[in-house]
Amino acid sequence: MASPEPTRPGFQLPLLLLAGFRTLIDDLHAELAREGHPDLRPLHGFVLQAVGIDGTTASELGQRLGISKQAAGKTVDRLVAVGYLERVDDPADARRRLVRMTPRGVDGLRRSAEIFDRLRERWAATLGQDRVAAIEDDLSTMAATNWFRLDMPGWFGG
Amino acid sequence: MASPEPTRPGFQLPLLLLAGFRTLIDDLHAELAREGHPDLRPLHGFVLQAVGIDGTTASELGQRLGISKQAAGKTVDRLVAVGYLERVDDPADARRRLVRMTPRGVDGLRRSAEIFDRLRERWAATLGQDRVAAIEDDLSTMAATNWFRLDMPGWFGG
DNA sequence: TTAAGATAGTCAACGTGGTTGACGAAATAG
DNA sequence: CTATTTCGTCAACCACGTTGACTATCTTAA
Repeated sequence: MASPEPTRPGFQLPLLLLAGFRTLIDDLHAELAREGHPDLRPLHGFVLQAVGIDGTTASELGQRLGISKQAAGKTVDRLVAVGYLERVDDPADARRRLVRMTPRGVDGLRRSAEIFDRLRERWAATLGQDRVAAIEDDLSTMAATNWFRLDMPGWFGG
Repeated sequence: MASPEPTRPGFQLPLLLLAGFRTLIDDLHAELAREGHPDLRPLHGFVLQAVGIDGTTASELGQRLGISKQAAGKTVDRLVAVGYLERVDDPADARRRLVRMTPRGVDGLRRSAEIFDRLRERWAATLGQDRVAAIEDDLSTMAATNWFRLDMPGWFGG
């Protein structure tokens, strides 16, 4: 049974995974822009997710995202500038500055989650629930390690 | 049949696609480094692919990659510096400077293609040929548009 | 043929995201 | 009380992207 169907060239698979990711993210941000969040960049949603409802610190954020605390701090600066995050002093530890979402940040994150759910439904409507679930299962199997590394620009370029 | 299995939250799908992409690219470059190409960055392989065996110009490269001609020119500069590309004058048009791969560039690209094929085989060995093909088919369906846009850092950040 | 327009490449300035190294201030451990 | 660790920040740097401006060259059309 020597390759009954001619196998696709291997380089297509990463390109397709990237294209899929990009399509979802582009669709997300097109919808977010429509819903009042035109400033949110692809990276920002992930940062908000990593900050979480409870807030965090720049150092911890860096660890969660897989980047340095300095890089995390700069990213927080930008999100503060556009009104999605704020810094507050930690009364219990004068070194720390808590990073937490503003109401606008919470709104953006909530909408992102809703939109992602709708986009997944759209995929399921075209491909079928089972096929989408299969993609998720298979990718979980093959890519379990890289679950939440967000140093995209530096990693890809670098 | 109202959702027989509880549907996964939609935000996981893009994360898994990204993790799959990243896993393949990381594995590729780990192997490339072993085979004598430790300088090649994730972006570079795609640039080499876009340059092709026949070579091209910075402007055309920019169009293929979905970035400006200036950005393409700068990327070419870096690939020239590490020995993967070279520039030659076009005898037929003094404005143009042909960009083409050096033998080292050709070697890197050839090895990349081979490694990607082996990685795909590895996925197929774990998931099954049909599942890998299904992923490719489904992503082709959903993400046909974003086939070869490589302005990753600028797109994701920016 | 010459003037006008389009195209190729480069330079400069800038923004975003990443890195490392150094440092002061504050908490913690001994 | 001192030594160490940790948190945040500053500074310098690199990779990659952008837009705008400019020269040189090719092409087109009056």
